Amino acid sequence: MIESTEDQGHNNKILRLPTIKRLPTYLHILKRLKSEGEEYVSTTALINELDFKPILVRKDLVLMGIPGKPRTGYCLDDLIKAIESFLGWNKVDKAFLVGTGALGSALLGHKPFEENGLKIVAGFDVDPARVGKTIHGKKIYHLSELKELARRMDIKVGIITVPWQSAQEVADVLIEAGIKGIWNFSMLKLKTPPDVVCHNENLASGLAVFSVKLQQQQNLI
Amino acid sequence: MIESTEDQGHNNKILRLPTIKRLPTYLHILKRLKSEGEEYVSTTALINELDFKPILVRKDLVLMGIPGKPRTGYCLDDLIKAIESFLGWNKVDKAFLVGTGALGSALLGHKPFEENGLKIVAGFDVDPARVGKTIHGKKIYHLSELKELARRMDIKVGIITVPWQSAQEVADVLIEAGIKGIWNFSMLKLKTPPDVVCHNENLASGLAVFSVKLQQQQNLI
DNA sequence: TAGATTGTTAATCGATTAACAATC
DNA sequence: TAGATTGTTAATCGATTAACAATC
Repeated sequence: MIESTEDQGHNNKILRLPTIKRLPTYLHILKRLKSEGEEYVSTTALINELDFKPILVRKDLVLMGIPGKPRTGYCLDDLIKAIESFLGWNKVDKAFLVGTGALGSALLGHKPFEENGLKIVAGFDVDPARVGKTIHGKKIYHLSELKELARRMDIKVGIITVPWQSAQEVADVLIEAGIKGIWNFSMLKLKTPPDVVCHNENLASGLAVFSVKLQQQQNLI
Repeated sequence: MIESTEDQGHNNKILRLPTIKRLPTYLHILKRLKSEGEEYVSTTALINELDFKPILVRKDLVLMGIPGKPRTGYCLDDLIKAIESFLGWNKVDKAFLVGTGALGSALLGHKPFEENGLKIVAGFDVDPARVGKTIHGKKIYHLSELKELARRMDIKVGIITVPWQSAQEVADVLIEAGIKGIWNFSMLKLKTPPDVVCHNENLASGLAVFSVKLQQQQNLI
């Protein structure tokens, strides 16, 4: 037991990106099965709704740290709880969103975020035509009010949905306001201090893959 | 030269997902540099705006099939054209979008798609409150009109932004209408015939990675 | 010429897949 | 018991990184 694996259940959360990205898909199916009255689920049942290889699913589930029973599979409730806890989706993070254009507005009203531990409590913009309005039930404030509101509401997470030209500027405001995690939907790589986590989302990547697939198909005709 | 590489320029488009996902990021920076008056770009200049390793960028660019000059780098115009052509972003695909909720509305107004060869020409829904309206300048029709319109406008691409419960139903309508490529934003894995390309986008995956990063950071405090 | 950069070939790393023993 | 399923250990595969020769 030298340099042991220090695995205290599922709480060590070794970052394995491919697995983490697949977890929401599993979770979605598990919840569906539960709502259909199932109590146990096997990997073979899971992959019916999926196109992953069974062994891949099993490897992923092992990381959740809950034991499966041969012949029956995993207890649905336990597995759901384990995944939610692994992802931190059992606790709620309150977040501010900056940039209420098409994409920002969508995220303000995107139910799955709220159901999965990310509660966007307010939007921010600099456009006077938007400030003061309400989008999907969320009030829009002027960016200049962000710092004060973040402190008062103890907000630690920010979402950036502004064009790349103003993304760094917005990030600086968020950092200055004490935000510790930024989900960045702009195309700009942000400069952030080491104590601020920054995750870049890239919708264009998805379009790129889709475009190439479309082309390949068209070339076959 | 047995079993030769059959590389006719960049037109073979070997599907290398990680590279394809990085291309839009390169493209974005290249266009910026061009607008700033640059004519040539080296990988070292590119990675200033990025956090990839230089060798990774070089490997990716080699796949674009255009030669770089030692000491100067790549001709910006050539590189931009090569990437756009690789991705098929130099030609326009017209698309229909089904499901005009928060996410669907956002995509209807998402400029970057239109700038990158995916022109959403109309939206569809079954909600009478939405049919007939205009979102971001795009007319919303009833789903029952899709088939007829698709044939008339020769639409071959569909985007699904409905809840998972109705996703398969919508996919069936699209397939029936002769659509050959589906970009699926729902959580359901769609059943499609082999001649229809389907690409699944999963916003929840991004949230999952972000959530885990947030947690890891909070655990450090 | 010296030095920066490209592009190729080899080495490493990490993720997926396969094989199989353990278990109910 | 027989058979399905878990979970571990080893093998394969593919992507990233390193090393280095070629080039301007």
